[in-house]
Amino acid sequence: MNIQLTEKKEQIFRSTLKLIHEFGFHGSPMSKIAKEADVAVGSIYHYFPSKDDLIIELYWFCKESINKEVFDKLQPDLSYEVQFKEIWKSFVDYYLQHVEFFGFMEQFYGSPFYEGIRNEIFYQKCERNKIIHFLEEGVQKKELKDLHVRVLLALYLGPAISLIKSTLYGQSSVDRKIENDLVHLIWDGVKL
Amino acid sequence: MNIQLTEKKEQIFRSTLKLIHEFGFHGSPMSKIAKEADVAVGSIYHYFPSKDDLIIELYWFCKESINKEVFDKLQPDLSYEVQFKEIWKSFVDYYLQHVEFFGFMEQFYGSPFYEGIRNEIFYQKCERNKIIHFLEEGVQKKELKDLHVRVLLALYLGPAISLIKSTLYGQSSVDRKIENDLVHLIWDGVKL
Amino acid sequence: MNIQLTEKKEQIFRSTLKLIHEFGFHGSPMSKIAKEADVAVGSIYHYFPSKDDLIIELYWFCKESINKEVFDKLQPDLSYEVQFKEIWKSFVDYYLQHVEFFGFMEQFYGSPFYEGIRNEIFYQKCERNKIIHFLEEGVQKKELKDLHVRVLLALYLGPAISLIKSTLYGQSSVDRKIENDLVHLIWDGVKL
Amino acid sequence: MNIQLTEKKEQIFRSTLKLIHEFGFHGSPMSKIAKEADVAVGSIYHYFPSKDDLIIELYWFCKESINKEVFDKLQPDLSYEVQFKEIWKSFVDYYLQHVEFFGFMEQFYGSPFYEGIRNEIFYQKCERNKIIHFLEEGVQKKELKDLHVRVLLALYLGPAISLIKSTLYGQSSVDRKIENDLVHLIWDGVKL
DNA sequence: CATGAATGAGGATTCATTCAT
DNA sequence: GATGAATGAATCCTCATTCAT
Repeated sequence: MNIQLTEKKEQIFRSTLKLIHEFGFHGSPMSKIAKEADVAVGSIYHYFPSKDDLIIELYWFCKESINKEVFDKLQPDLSYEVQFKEIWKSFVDYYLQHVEFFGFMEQFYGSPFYEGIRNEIFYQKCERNKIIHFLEEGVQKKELKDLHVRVLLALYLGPAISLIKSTLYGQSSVDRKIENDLVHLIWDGVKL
Repeated sequence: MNIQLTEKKEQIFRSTLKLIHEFGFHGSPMSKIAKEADVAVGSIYHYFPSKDDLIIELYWFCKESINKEVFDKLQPDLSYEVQFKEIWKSFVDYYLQHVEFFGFMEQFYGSPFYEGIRNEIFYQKCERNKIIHFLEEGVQKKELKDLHVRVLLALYLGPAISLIKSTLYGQSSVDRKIENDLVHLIWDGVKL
Repeated sequence: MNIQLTEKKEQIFRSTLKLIHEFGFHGSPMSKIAKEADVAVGSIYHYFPSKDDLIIELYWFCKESINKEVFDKLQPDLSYEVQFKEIWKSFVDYYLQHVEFFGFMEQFYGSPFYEGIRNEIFYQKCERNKIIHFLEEGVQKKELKDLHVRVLLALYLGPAISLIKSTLYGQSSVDRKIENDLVHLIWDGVKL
Repeated sequence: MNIQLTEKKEQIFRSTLKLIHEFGFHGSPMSKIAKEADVAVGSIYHYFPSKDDLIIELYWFCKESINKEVFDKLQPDLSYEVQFKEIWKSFVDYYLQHVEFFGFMEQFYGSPFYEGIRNEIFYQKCERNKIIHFLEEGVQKKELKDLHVRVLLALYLGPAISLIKSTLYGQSSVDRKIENDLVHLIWDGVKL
C-alpha cells in the first residue's frame, strides 16, 4: 500500500476501474482495458506482472485513495462527536462521488481475489483499520459505549454501505437530509 | 419468482451456488458445475437457456428461499418489537447458516447480471420488499420513528450485512451476544 | 430408389426439405426437424438410422419425385421435337414450383454426402439417366447431331439450371416467354 | 470486393478453400482450418471477426480471382466472336484448374451465407456482371440476337457450369474437343 | 519503453444419438 | 411405436500472456 504512480499506471487503473464497474471482471479483458487506456496490451504487462496483480494493486490503490480522502482532511482538534460524523460523511460522499470505486470494491470482496490478500489487510493502515482504531479510541475516551468493536463497526459502516448501495443501485439520488438523519441516529445509538 | 423445481434443477442450483461461492463467477465454468452436480453439461442447457439465465434464476431461487425462512415461521400475534428482532435474527442466522447463499448474492449484486433485473425486483414479493413493508407498517403503527424508509432500511439491514460479512470473511465465529447487542441498539435507535 | 413412404416418413422429409432449403445443412438440427415435423426426435431415429441416412434417403425421394413428374405424363406418341421441349419445360417448371427441392439438391451436390453415393447414381433409373438415354436415342434416330453425350447434356440441362437459379436467387419471376425462347434456341442448336 | 491480402490472410483463404471443397462447410471446423494453414486458431480471429465473415470474404476473394483471370488477359482488339469464345474458355479452364474454387462457390450459392450478400453482388464489378455487360454489348453491336439477357446468360454460362460439373463430379477428364464443340454450338445459337 | 500479432488452453454452447419409460 | 430427457464429444470463440520488432 504505497503504489508508485506513473502517469501510464494511473491511466490503466482508471480504465480498469471504469470497465469493471460497468462490465464486471468477466467483460473486462486486457484488450479492452488497453484500448480504453489508450495503450498497447503489452504495455500493461510492463507495469503489472499479470491481470490478477493489476486487480490486486488496483485494490490497494482504491484503499489508499479513500483513506486519504477520509482522514487527511480531518481536523484533529474537533470534538470526537464531530469527527465521528465527519468521517462517516466523508466515507459516504467519497463513494457517491466515485461510483466506479465502490462498484469495483464490492465485486472485489465477493471474488476469490480477496481471499489471497485477506490476511494482509489487517496489517495495513487502510481506512478500515483506521476506523477500527478510531472507534476503539472512542471507547477508551468514554465517548462510546463499551461494545465489541464488531458491533460498533457494523453499526458505523453497515448503514453507510447500505445507503450507498441504495443510492447507486436503486435510482434514488443523493440526499443530504437522509445522510444527516442516519449519522445522528447512529451516534445516538453508540454514544455513551 | 416462483421457480418450478425439478430434482435435477435443484441439484444444479446447489452446485452452482457452491462453486460460485468458492471460486467466483469466473472460476465456475459450466463443465465444473456439471461435474459437481453430477450431470452432463448438455443437461444444464436442457433446463436453462444459458449460463446467464442459470445465474439469474438462481438469484430468484435464493430470494425465495430466504423469504420463506424469514417470514414463514414468523408468529403474527407477537408484539412489533419482538417481530422486529425476530426477523432481523432470522435474516442474519439464515445467511450465517447458508454461507454460499450470501457469497453468491454479494457477487450477484456487484455484477452486471443485476443490472438486467434491477427493475423487476421492485415488483416482486421478495424479502427486501416485505421488510420495507414491515418497516412502513411500524411507522404507521407509531412503533417506529417517522423516518424515510431508506434510513430505516439502512439502519435495519446495513449492520446485519456488515455483521455477516465480518463473520464470514474475517474468520470470527458466530456470536449470539454480539447479535443481540446489535439488534437492541438498532431497535433503540429507531423505536418511537 | 423406391422409398417406402409412411405418412410420418413423408412428414419428416417435407420438414427436412423446408429447413435445409431455408437454413442449410448446418442450421437444420434434428431437434428442429422434429419440431417442424411435429414428431419426437426419437421417432426420426425409428425411421432413419442416422441424420446422414435421412439426408441421403431424402435425396432419392427428390429424384424419384421429379422423375415421376417429368416422364410419367409424357406422351410417347408425340414427335421427338415436341417431347424434347416438353421434358425440358417439365423439368424447369417442376423445380420452379418446388423451390425447396431445388435448394436441397444444389446443396446436396456440393456436399460430401454426394461423394458417398456418386457411383450408385449411374446405375439408378433416375431422371438424369433417363434424360441421357433420351438424348442418345435422339442421336440414333438422327433427330440430334452426333455429339458427345456430355455436350448434349450440358446444352440441354445447363441453361435450364441457370434459368432456375436466376429465377430463384435473383428476384426475377417466372417468365413463360423466356422459357420458350430458351428451349427453341437449344433445340435449334442440337437438332440435326 | 477489394480484399487487402496479407500473407497470413491468403494462407488462411487457401486452407479454407481446400477443406471446404473436400469436406464441406460442416467438416471444416476452425481448428482444422488453422492446422491446415499452420496458424493458431486465435490468429484466424485476428483477421476475421467470425467464421461467417471468413467465408464471405473468401467468396469475394474467389470472385476477384476469376474476374482477373477471365478479363485481364483479354485482347480488346479481337473480333467479338473470338472474344466471346475466349471468355467462355477462360471461364471453364479457370475452374477446371482451380477445383477448390468451383467446389466452394457451388456450396456457397446453395447456402444461407449467400442470402446475406445477394443484393450486394449486383453492384459489384464481378465477372458475372462483366459478362452480362459483354452480352448486352453484343446485342447492341448487332453481333448477338436481340434476346433477353437472362436467356443469353443461361445459354452462355449454363452449359459451361454443367460441363465443369460433369468433369469434376463425374470422373471424366478435361476434353478440349468437347469444350470447342460446346462454344461453337452456343455461338451458333446466339449469334445474329 | 512501446507495440500488437501470434498463441492455444479453456469456456460457452450445440447437436447427433441413446434409452428408459 | 412414440417420447423427450440425458449425454458428452465437438464446435466456435475468447482472452491472458508472450515476444519479435
